[in-house]
Amino acid sequence: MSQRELPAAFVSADVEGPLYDKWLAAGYFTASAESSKEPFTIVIPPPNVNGSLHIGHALDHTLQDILIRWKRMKGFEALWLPGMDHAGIAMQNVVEKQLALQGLTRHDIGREEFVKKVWEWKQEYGGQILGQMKRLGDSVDWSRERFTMDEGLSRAVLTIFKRLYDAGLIYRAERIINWCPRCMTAISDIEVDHSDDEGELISIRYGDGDSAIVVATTRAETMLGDTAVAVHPDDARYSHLIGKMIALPLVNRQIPIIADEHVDPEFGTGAVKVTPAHDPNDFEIGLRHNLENIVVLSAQAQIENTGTEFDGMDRFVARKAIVEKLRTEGRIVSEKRPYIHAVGHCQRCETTVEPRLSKQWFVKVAPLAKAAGDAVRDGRVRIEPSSLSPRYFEWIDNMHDWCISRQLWWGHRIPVWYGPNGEIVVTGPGESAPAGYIQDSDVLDTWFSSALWPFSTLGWPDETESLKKFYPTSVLVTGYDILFFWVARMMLFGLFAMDGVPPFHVIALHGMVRDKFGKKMSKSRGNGIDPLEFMDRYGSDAVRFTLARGANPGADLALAEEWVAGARNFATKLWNATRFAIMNGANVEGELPSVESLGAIDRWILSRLNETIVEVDDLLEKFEFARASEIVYHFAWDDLCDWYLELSKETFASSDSAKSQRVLGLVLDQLLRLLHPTMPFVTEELWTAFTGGESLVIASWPTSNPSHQDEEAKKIVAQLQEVVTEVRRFRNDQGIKTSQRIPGRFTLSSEVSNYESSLRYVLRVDQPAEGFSPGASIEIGQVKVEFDLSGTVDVVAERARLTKDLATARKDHETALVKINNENFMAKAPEKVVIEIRERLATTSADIERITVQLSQLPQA
RNA sequence: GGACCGUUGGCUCAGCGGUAGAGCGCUUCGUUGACAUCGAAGAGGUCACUGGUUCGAUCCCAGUACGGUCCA
Repeated sequence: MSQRELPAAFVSADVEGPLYDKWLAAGYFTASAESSKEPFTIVIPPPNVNGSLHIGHALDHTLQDILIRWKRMKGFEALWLPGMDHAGIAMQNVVEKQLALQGLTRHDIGREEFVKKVWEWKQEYGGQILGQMKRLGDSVDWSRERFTMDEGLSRAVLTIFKRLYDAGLIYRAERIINWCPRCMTAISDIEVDHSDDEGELISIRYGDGDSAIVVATTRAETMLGDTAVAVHPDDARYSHLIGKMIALPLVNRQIPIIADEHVDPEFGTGAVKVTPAHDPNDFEIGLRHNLENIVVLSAQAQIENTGTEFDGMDRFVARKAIVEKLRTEGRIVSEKRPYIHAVGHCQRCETTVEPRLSKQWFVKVAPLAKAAGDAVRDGRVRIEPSSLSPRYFEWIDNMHDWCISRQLWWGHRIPVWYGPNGEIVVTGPGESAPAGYIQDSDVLDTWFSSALWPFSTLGWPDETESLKKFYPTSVLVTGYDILFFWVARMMLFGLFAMDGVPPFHVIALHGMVRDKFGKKMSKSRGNGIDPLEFMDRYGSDAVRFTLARGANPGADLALAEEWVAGARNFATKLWNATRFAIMNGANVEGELPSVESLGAIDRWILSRLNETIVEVDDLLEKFEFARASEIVYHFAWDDLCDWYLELSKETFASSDSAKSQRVLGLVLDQLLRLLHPTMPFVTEELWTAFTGGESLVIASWPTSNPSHQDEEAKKIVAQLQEVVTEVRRFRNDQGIKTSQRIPGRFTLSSEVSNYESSLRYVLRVDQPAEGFSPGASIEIGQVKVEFDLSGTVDVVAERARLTKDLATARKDHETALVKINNENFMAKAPEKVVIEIRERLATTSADIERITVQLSQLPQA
């Protein structure tokens, strides 16, 4: 093992790429199912095949990589499994847009050709994000990379579909679903984003004379499909009308007035129009009252089949036209515009979603959701932070059946075949339908296949060694925004497919990355942050450290460029500290000298190192990335660089430096290990140069050493720090430059008497020469430092300094005194606290006395 | 309407029952013996409000106000 010289400056761009290549070539990231080590598994939330690395991925990946690298160093067989999602609608939209440039639609080229084009697109442009993950340093096992549409995962899809179907948990039914008229497909409830939009609320009079009834609607065009008017059964205003028929305007259809509990008598007139084919609530009413379902909107959301002049009109055009016509007929009672109400939009294209009666495939979720809820309730799966679990329960316990069919071409085709007489055959892997059967033309929701991700990627349905070794996964790390989309669905399918074994032990949720003011990033605000740009400018380590440092469990984090620059500065600090260590002979050769043989400064840094190791380990175990990062940062910059190195410089320059050189060697070695999961590149570069070791990736994680814990050393160094700070303050107040050497006399307490030369070195205070005549002094507890400023003491500054100290001491003394005089406090407070307050009282009164004397001795200005 | 979270220095956030912390920003000084991508010294918070519990509350409890997120 030998040390290597380091260049004067750290240039991240020069080292990152080569280091990652080195790690890949060495195969460090490859996990083996044959290993005897305990497994630690994370499956990556598969990014969309057409996606590129955004700041949210950077956060998500950084946290996962920290855990994986940490556990790998701790001796686990760490598997981080990468891959991508085929991204159904999103991907199909990309290729459709491409076709549109040539003036084509997918229908022009046909299904087979279209799907071929999507695959071609994937080959050529897909997977951009994979290279970006390498830049970030993701230590994923590339040999296991998977794609939701690859052969193995497709087999998993067929297998689970058939099993669910055979178990009666997949069914086909005519229901109201969310229909996107632009994507021309059904979408599930959670693929609909609701926003409060400006619309109109139109009150329309149905019928005439005594039997007239007024209903209100925001979607006037749907009235063409009304098949009833409903009122609450207890509503006295309408009791005489229940059971009567009334004429539906414009189409002149006779519809019944019915009574249904569902109607809210407080809302509007208390009477509602019922359109079972175009509203989920109305559909339910229709079922209860055997109403006819009249579909009046086409797949493109145009009016159809009404036999009116509105047929063929777009829904929004028709809305206006119908209101206009009703107005001319004198049927409009009132119009409210704008009327703000919740409107659903397609998550992928923002088109207003149309509730539409349609025949689709569904997963019957009740039994699956019960199991998924129970797994968390009984503690087999833990949600971190636990404060987010109510959100999970609320959703999973009230989950509606999941519409899984999509009228798309890109995706897993539904393995259902229809016979000539309406027979239905579901085919599993390798099975085929009887001749003449026709396959369902729809594909499955993209989340259907990603729900299988934790086990399909490990070889399921085969009982592979990998599946046995790495399932269930250890922890799932993801943003709370996809708790429902993905996490809950993995729970549903994982428990079902794996005989009740949940897909992960822990769900560790993080928040969203926001801008420096905590505002949501959005295109319209123009406040988006590109992680790749920041990596270019400040290095991957800096981006990673900034994200980790902000990552409090389940909470959003703000990000600013200046903070990334600060993290880059931290990397530079480590770089320079390591250069200093090498220059000063720090090393990792041989045994550490016995603790008893070491001075207090060395013992102190070992003690602090030990505390840091314990705390970091504990915090990472709790997914407290922010606090763990904070702890190491503080240890590295403040304790090691600002204090240990400064207080030790004198020792390193002396002939008695060997023991401290070894201590610094150990501390730096361990510190770089602690930081490696978060800042893999710079630590690797430094550690290999410093220790001559092969790689930090496979180095062992530091373990705590209780014998290094040293309260005495901590007290001594605390005293040294206080002396240094007070003298610096004095020098500052007196306008004495840091670089200027001044003579001074130290009168030290017994604890710190051995460290006078260190103090002199740090403070640039020379031994008093002949004729030393102290004109100013500072007292810190038992320690006194005197200076001969040859009568040039700035009395005004000195008086200000002492006056301030006196005020502080008096205030502290006062608060302590109040407690001591409080009988209840003395009687009930714990012994430890009482002692502490007594001590404070004593020190503050000594301070007050001392400062008062000093002030009185100051010459009059 | 339901659920949850937040309200701490200029900004973003930790802390959480015994004298308020960090990063960034700000002020002053400094080309020092690894580091100006730096160092030193500072300024700056009645911890949203009102009650309660307690010897003691930023921290626990209740309520209020304001902000945010998710679901309907």
